[in-house]
Amino acid sequence: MRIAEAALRSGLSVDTIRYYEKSGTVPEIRRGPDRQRRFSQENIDWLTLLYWLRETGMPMKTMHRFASLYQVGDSTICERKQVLMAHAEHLKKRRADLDRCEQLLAHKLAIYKDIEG
Amino acid sequence: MRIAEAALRSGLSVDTIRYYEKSGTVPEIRRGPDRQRRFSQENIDWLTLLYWLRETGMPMKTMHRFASLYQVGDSTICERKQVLMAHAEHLKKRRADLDRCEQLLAHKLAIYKDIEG
DNA sequence: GCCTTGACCTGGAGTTGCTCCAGCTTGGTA
DNA sequence: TACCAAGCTGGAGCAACTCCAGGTCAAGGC
Repeated sequence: MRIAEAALRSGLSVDTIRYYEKSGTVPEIRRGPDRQRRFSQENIDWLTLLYWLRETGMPMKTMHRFASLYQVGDSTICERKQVLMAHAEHLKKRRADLDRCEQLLAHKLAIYKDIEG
Repeated sequence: MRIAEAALRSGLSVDTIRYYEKSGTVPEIRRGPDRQRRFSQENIDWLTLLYWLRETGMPMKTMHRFASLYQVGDSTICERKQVLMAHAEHLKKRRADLDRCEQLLAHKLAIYKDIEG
């Protein structure tokens, strides 16, 4: 699979995929005889995970660390688990933020209603 | 009130407050005879709103537009309402993203459990 | 056989939204 | 009067993309 399809499937843009590869956040993307990238299903799964981690606020540094651990092998599973669990905690915080903002918006909108009469 | 306290109350950093003022995203912050900023309660409310809008992903451009509308006066309330309602919609999308990511994390963590035995 | 087209490549500049820093002013305390 | 904390400005630095110029390569049309 080529980069255009990889982008469609993972949710990332073509440029972002190249950027992630360059910065070492994606393990081993093979190249064809034409020097162009060929994505395996494993690559797509990885990129998709990165997409969601990034979308929900994980910093590049952490993603990079996670990728390094992945490349070492099974001996790092415990550490990787900790990274993901920490991110799950982070999601809770984000959800609370959304709740808080939603309340604030409802409050503001109610005020506007009063002014308009 | 001075900038340090304004930062504490709004959630923004001192630098970010200055940055927002410079880029025209905060209406009229008064200055004392020492040329230092003095924040009114209205300022704090505004900065707090900005904090939550930004925290939940509203781009600077939109916040800036919202600020411009605010400075025109009550005649723009309808438009401002639309900005906030659009953002409320955006919050729903974010919540769906969090759900999706949470599922993915749960799935990955389950796989790790299997590997570890 | 040559030309065009389209997908991909690289290196590097540009953008957004902060964040940090040097060097200066000012008001309050010892 | 000397010093210190808190604030000021302009500008550099940074994260995470995003866009662009200029080039390669394979396939299809004439």
